Amino acid sequence: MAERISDAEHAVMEVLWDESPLTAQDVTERVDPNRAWSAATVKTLLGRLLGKGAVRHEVDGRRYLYSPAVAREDYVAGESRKLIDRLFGGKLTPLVAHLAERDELSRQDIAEIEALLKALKQ
Amino acid sequence: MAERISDAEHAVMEVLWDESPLTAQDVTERVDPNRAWSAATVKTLLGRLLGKGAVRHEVDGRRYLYSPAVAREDYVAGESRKLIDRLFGGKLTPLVAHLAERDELSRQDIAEIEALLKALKQ
DNA sequence: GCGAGAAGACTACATCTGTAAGCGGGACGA
DNA sequence: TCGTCCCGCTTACAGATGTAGTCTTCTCGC
Repeated sequence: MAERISDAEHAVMEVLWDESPLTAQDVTERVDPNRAWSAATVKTLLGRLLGKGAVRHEVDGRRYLYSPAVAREDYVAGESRKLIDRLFGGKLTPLVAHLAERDELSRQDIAEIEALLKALKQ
Repeated sequence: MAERISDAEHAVMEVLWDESPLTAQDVTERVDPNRAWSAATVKTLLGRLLGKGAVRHEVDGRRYLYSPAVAREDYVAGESRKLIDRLFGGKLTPLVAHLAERDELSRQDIAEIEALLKALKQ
Protein backbone atom coordinates (compact mmCIF):
# COMPACT_ATOMS: atom_id res chain seq x y z
CA MET A 1 0.00 0.00 0.00
CA ALA A 2 3.03 2.16 0.32
CA GLU A 3 3.33 3.34 -3.25
CA ARG A 4 2.14 6.81 -4.01
CA ILE A 5 -1.16 7.10 -5.87
CA SER A 6 -1.03 9.90 -8.41
CA ASP A 7 -3.79 12.35 -9.10
CA ALA A 8 -5.08 10.62 -12.21
CA GLU A 9 -4.91 7.28 -10.47
CA HIS A 10 -6.86 8.70 -7.59
CA ALA A 11 -9.74 9.52 -9.93
CA VAL A 12 -9.86 5.84 -10.88
CA MET A 13 -9.73 4.77 -7.26
CA GLU A 14 -12.70 6.96 -6.46
CA VAL A 15 -14.75 5.08 -9.03
CA LEU A 16 -13.80 1.74 -7.55
CA TRP A 17 -14.39 2.89 -4.00
CA ASP A 18 -17.82 3.97 -5.04
CA GLU A 19 -18.66 0.65 -6.64
CA SER A 20 -16.80 -2.55 -7.27
CA PRO A 21 -15.90 -4.88 -8.75
CA LEU A 22 -16.00 -3.24 -12.15
CA THR A 23 -14.56 -3.99 -15.56
CA ALA A 24 -12.16 -1.57 -17.17
CA GLN A 25 -14.97 -0.45 -19.40
CA ASP A 26 -17.26 0.23 -16.45
CA VAL A 27 -14.56 2.34 -14.90
CA THR A 28 -14.10 4.27 -18.12
CA GLU A 29 -17.78 5.08 -18.21
CA ARG A 30 -17.97 6.14 -14.62
CA VAL A 31 -14.80 8.14 -14.20
CA ASP A 32 -15.08 11.89 -13.67
CA PRO A 33 -16.42 13.30 -16.94
CA ASN A 34 -14.17 16.34 -16.67
CA ARG A 35 -11.29 14.07 -17.45
CA ALA A 36 -12.69 12.73 -20.72
CA TRP A 37 -10.27 9.85 -20.82
CA SER A 38 -10.06 7.28 -23.54
CA ALA A 39 -10.51 3.64 -22.59
CA ALA A 40 -6.80 3.13 -23.22
CA THR A 41 -5.89 5.71 -20.62
CA VAL A 42 -8.08 4.13 -18.02
CA LYS A 43 -6.58 0.75 -18.77
CA THR A 44 -3.09 2.14 -18.31
CA LEU A 45 -4.06 3.65 -14.99
CA LEU A 46 -5.64 0.42 -13.83
CA GLY A 47 -2.48 -1.40 -14.82
CA ARG A 48 -0.32 0.99 -12.85
CA LEU A 49 -2.59 0.72 -9.84
CA LEU A 50 -2.34 -3.06 -10.08
CA GLY A 51 1.43 -2.75 -10.09
CA LYS A 52 1.30 -0.56 -7.04
CA GLY A 53 -0.95 -2.99 -5.27
CA ALA A 54 -3.70 -0.44 -4.89
CA VAL A 55 -6.25 -2.48 -6.79
CA ARG A 56 -6.86 -6.17 -7.19
CA HIS A 57 -8.38 -8.03 -10.12
CA GLU A 58 -10.13 -11.29 -10.51
CA VAL A 59 -10.64 -13.08 -13.78
CA ASP A 60 -14.13 -13.08 -15.24
CA GLY A 61 -14.05 -15.01 -18.47
CA ARG A 62 -11.76 -13.17 -20.80
CA ARG A 63 -11.59 -9.98 -18.80
CA TYR A 64 -10.86 -8.68 -15.35
CA LEU A 65 -13.00 -7.32 -12.59
CA TYR A 66 -11.21 -4.69 -10.59
CA SER A 67 -11.65 -3.89 -6.92
CA PRO A 68 -9.79 -1.61 -4.57
CA ALA A 69 -7.06 -3.26 -2.53
CA VAL A 70 -6.64 -0.34 -0.18
CA ALA A 71 -9.49 1.11 1.83
CA ARG A 72 -10.52 4.65 1.06
CA GLU A 73 -10.31 5.25 4.78
CA ASP A 74 -6.65 4.39 4.82
CA TYR A 75 -5.81 6.42 1.78
CA VAL A 76 -7.65 9.42 3.13
CA ALA A 77 -5.98 9.05 6.49
CA GLY A 78 -2.57 8.98 4.89
CA GLU A 79 -3.18 12.00 2.71
CA SER A 80 -4.68 14.02 5.54
CA ARG A 81 -1.82 13.22 7.79
CA LYS A 82 0.70 14.15 5.15
CA LEU A 83 -0.90 17.52 4.63
CA ILE A 84 -1.21 18.27 8.29
CA ASP A 85 2.35 17.24 8.96
CA ARG A 86 3.70 19.19 6.07
CA LEU A 87 1.81 22.39 6.56
CA PHE A 88 0.62 22.53 10.12
CA GLY A 89 3.36 20.92 12.13
CA GLY A 90 1.26 17.80 12.56
CA LYS A 91 -1.52 19.45 14.50
CA LEU A 92 -5.11 19.78 13.41
CA THR A 93 -5.90 22.88 15.43
CA PRO A 94 -3.93 25.23 13.20
CA LEU A 95 -5.74 23.86 10.19
CA VAL A 96 -9.09 24.60 11.72
CA ALA A 97 -7.85 28.00 12.83
CA HIS A 98 -6.56 28.65 9.39
CA LEU A 99 -9.82 27.82 7.67
CA ALA A 100 -11.70 29.82 10.21
CA GLU A 101 -9.57 32.89 9.57
CA ARG A 102 -10.09 32.58 5.87
CA ASP A 103 -13.83 32.63 6.46
CA GLU A 104 -14.13 29.19 5.08
CA LEU A 105 -16.21 27.92 7.96
CA SER A 106 -19.89 28.64 7.99
CA ARG A 107 -21.85 28.96 11.16
CA GLN A 108 -23.27 25.58 10.41
CA ASP A 109 -19.84 23.99 9.99
CA ILE A 110 -18.91 25.33 13.37
CA ALA A 111 -22.02 23.93 14.96
CA GLU A 112 -21.41 20.55 13.37
CA ILE A 113 -17.88 20.33 14.54
CA GLU A 114 -18.84 21.38 18.02
CA ALA A 115 -21.45 18.71 18.18
CA LEU A 116 -18.97 16.17 16.94
CA LEU A 117 -16.38 17.12 19.51
CA LYS A 118 -18.92 17.04 22.25
CA ALA A 119 -19.83 13.51 21.30
CA LEU A 120 -16.19 12.58 21.31
CA LYS A 121 -15.70 13.65 24.85
CA GLN A 122 -18.08 11.11 26.24
CA MET B 1 0.81 32.14 -8.30
CA ALA B 2 -1.16 29.52 -10.15
CA GLU B 3 1.69 27.15 -10.99
CA ARG B 4 1.96 24.07 -8.91
CA ILE B 5 4.76 23.98 -6.36
CA SER B 6 6.29 20.52 -6.15
CA ASP B 7 7.34 18.78 -3.01
CA ALA B 8 11.03 19.58 -3.31
CA GLU B 9 10.23 23.15 -4.18
CA HIS B 10 8.03 23.38 -1.15
CA ALA B 11 10.99 22.56 1.08
CA VAL B 12 12.79 25.55 -0.39
CA MET B 13 9.77 27.77 0.09
CA GLU B 14 9.62 26.83 3.75
CA VAL B 15 13.13 28.13 4.20
CA LEU B 16 12.29 31.42 2.57
CA TRP B 17 9.06 31.79 4.47
CA ASP B 18 10.98 31.33 7.63
CA GLU B 19 13.55 33.95 6.74
CA SER B 20 14.21 36.16 3.76
CA PRO B 21 15.81 37.50 1.73
CA LEU B 22 18.45 34.83 1.47
CA THR B 23 21.16 33.94 -1.00
CA ALA B 24 21.13 30.57 -2.73
CA GLN B 25 23.87 29.47 -0.39
CA ASP B 26 21.90 30.51 2.69
CA VAL B 27 19.00 28.47 1.45
CA THR B 28 21.22 25.46 0.85
CA GLU B 29 22.46 25.65 4.40
CA ARG B 30 19.06 26.01 5.93
CA VAL B 31 17.02 23.56 3.93
CA ASP B 32 15.73 20.44 5.66
CA PRO B 33 18.83 18.36 6.49
CA ASN B 34 16.99 15.14 5.65
CA ARG B 35 17.16 16.19 2.05
CA ALA B 36 20.93 16.59 1.94
CA TRP B 37 20.84 18.54 -1.28
CA SER B 38 23.83 19.83 -3.13
CA ALA B 39 24.07 23.54 -3.79
CA ALA B 40 23.38 22.84 -7.45
CA THR B 41 20.07 21.21 -6.64
CA VAL B 42 18.94 24.12 -4.54
CA LYS B 43 19.90 26.52 -7.29
CA THR B 44 17.85 24.55 -9.78
CA LEU B 45 14.85 24.61 -7.49
CA LEU B 46 15.21 28.34 -6.91
CA GLY B 47 15.39 28.82 -10.66
CA ARG B 48 12.22 26.82 -11.18
CA LEU B 49 10.43 28.69 -8.45
CA LEU B 50 11.48 31.96 -10.08
CA GLY B 51 10.03 30.73 -13.34
CA LYS B 52 6.79 29.84 -11.62
CA GLY B 53 6.62 33.24 -10.00
CA ALA B 54 6.68 31.76 -6.52
CA VAL B 55 9.84 33.58 -5.49
CA ARG B 56 11.32 36.93 -6.36
CA HIS B 57 14.98 37.95 -6.49
CA GLU B 58 16.81 41.20 -6.17
CA VAL B 59 20.38 41.78 -7.25
CA ASP B 60 22.99 42.10 -4.54
CA GLY B 61 26.34 42.65 -6.18
CA ARG B 62 27.10 39.59 -8.25
CA ARG B 63 24.43 37.41 -6.73
CA TYR B 64 20.76 37.30 -5.94
CA LEU B 65 18.76 37.60 -2.80
CA TYR B 66 15.64 35.48 -2.90
CA SER B 67 12.32 36.18 -1.22
CA PRO B 68 8.95 34.47 -1.42
CA ALA B 69 6.51 35.99 -3.88
CA VAL B 70 3.54 34.08 -2.56
CA ALA B 71 2.44 34.22 1.06
CA ARG B 72 2.63 31.01 3.02
CA GLU B 73 -0.92 31.72 4.07
CA ASP B 74 -2.12 31.60 0.51
CA TYR B 75 -0.20 28.49 -0.35
CA VAL B 76 -1.45 26.72 2.72
CA ALA B 77 -4.99 27.82 2.02
CA GLY B 78 -4.82 26.46 -1.50
CA GLU B 79 -3.38 23.13 -0.49
CA SER B 80 -5.85 22.68 2.34
CA ARG B 81 -8.75 23.47 0.13
CA LYS B 82 -7.54 21.09 -2.54
CA LEU B 83 -7.29 18.24 -0.07
CA ILE B 84 -10.65 18.92 1.48
CA ASP B 85 -12.32 19.23 -1.88
CA ARG B 86 -10.71 16.11 -3.21
CA LEU B 87 -11.23 13.85 -0.24
CA PHE B 88 -14.02 15.26 1.84
CA GLY B 89 -16.43 16.77 -0.62
CA GLY B 90 -15.28 20.23 0.30
CA LYS B 91 -16.39 20.09 3.90
CA LEU B 92 -14.17 20.31 6.92
CA THR B 93 -16.42 18.41 9.27
CA PRO B 94 -15.74 15.04 7.73
CA LEU B 95 -12.02 15.66 8.03
CA VAL B 96 -12.33 16.36 11.71
CA ALA B 97 -14.62 13.40 12.11
CA HIS B 98 -12.18 11.27 10.25
CA LEU B 99 -9.22 12.23 12.38
CA ALA B 100 -11.29 11.79 15.47
CA GLU B 101 -12.25 8.27 14.47
CA ARG B 102 -8.69 7.37 13.81
CA ASP B 103 -7.83 8.43 17.31
CA GLU B 104 -5.64 11.14 16.00
CA LEU B 105 -7.14 13.80 18.23
CA SER B 106 -6.00 14.07 21.78
CA ARG B 107 -8.20 15.38 24.53
CA GLN B 108 -6.15 18.51 24.41
CA ASP B 109 -6.65 18.96 20.67
CA ILE B 110 -10.35 18.71 21.22
CA ALA B 111 -10.27 21.31 23.94
CA GLU B 112 -8.24 23.64 21.78
CA ILE B 113 -10.53 23.39 18.85
CA GLU B 114 -13.55 23.89 21.02
CA ALA B 115 -12.05 27.02 22.47
CA LEU B 116 -11.24 28.24 19.01
CA LEU B 117 -14.74 27.66 17.75
CA LYS B 118 -16.23 29.36 20.75
CA ALA B 119 -14.16 32.43 20.06
CA LEU B 120 -15.30 32.37 16.46
CA LYS B 121 -18.92 32.51 17.39
CA GLN B 122 -18.64 35.88 19.07
C1' DG C 1 -14.64 -22.89 -38.98
C1' DC C 2 -14.04 -17.96 -39.52
C1' DG C 3 -14.24 -13.13 -39.18
C1' DA C 4 -15.21 -9.18 -36.11
C1' DG C 5 -14.96 -7.07 -32.07
C1' DA C 6 -13.37 -6.54 -27.45
C1' DA C 7 -9.93 -7.18 -23.68
C1' DG C 8 -5.59 -6.82 -21.74
C1' DA C 9 -0.43 -6.15 -22.71
C1' DC C 10 3.09 -3.59 -24.73
C1' DT C 11 4.87 0.61 -26.48
C1' DA C 12 5.11 5.66 -26.96
C1' DC C 13 5.97 10.11 -25.87
C1' DA C 14 5.80 14.77 -23.86
C1' DT C 15 6.04 16.93 -19.43
C1' DC C 16 7.18 17.31 -14.62
C1' DT C 17 10.16 16.22 -10.80
C1' DG C 18 14.33 15.17 -8.21
C1' DT C 19 18.96 15.55 -8.39
C1' DA C 20 23.12 17.31 -10.07
C1' DA C 21 27.30 18.40 -13.12
C1' DG C 22 29.44 21.80 -16.38
C1' DC C 23 30.20 26.42 -18.24
C1' DG C 24 31.27 31.29 -18.56
C1' DG C 25 31.92 35.58 -16.24
C1' DG C 26 32.95 38.62 -12.54
C1' DA C 27 35.37 39.68 -7.91
C1' DC C 28 39.12 39.45 -5.03
C1' DG C 29 43.62 38.18 -3.03
C1' DA C 30 48.51 37.64 -4.24
C1' DT D 1 47.48 41.20 -13.58
C1' DC D 2 46.54 36.41 -13.08
C1' DG D 3 44.61 32.60 -11.08
C1' DT D 4 40.94 31.00 -8.18
C1' DC D 5 36.67 30.76 -6.40
C1' DC D 6 31.88 31.76 -6.33
C1' DC D 7 27.61 32.80 -8.80
C1' DG D 8 23.86 32.10 -11.73
C1' DC D 9 22.59 29.84 -16.17
C1' DT D 10 22.33 25.82 -19.15
C1' DT D 11 22.21 21.15 -19.80
C1' DA D 12 21.54 16.29 -18.30
C1' DC D 13 19.24 12.43 -17.07
C1' DA D 14 16.40 8.94 -14.79
C1' DG D 15 11.93 8.07 -12.95
C1' DA D 16 6.93 9.41 -12.44
C1' DT D 17 2.82 11.03 -14.65
C1' DG D 18 -0.79 12.05 -18.09
C1' DT D 19 -2.52 10.51 -22.13
C1' DA D 20 -3.09 7.35 -25.75
C1' DG D 21 -2.07 4.18 -29.93
C1' DT D 22 -0.86 -0.61 -31.50
C1' DC D 23 -0.56 -5.62 -31.04
C1' DT D 24 -2.06 -10.14 -29.85
C1' DT D 25 -5.32 -13.07 -28.51
C1' DC D 26 -9.76 -14.88 -27.20
C1' DT D 27 -14.56 -15.48 -27.80
C1' DC D 28 -19.00 -15.27 -29.88
C1' DG D 29 -22.22 -15.07 -33.65
C1' DC D 30 -22.92 -16.74 -38.25
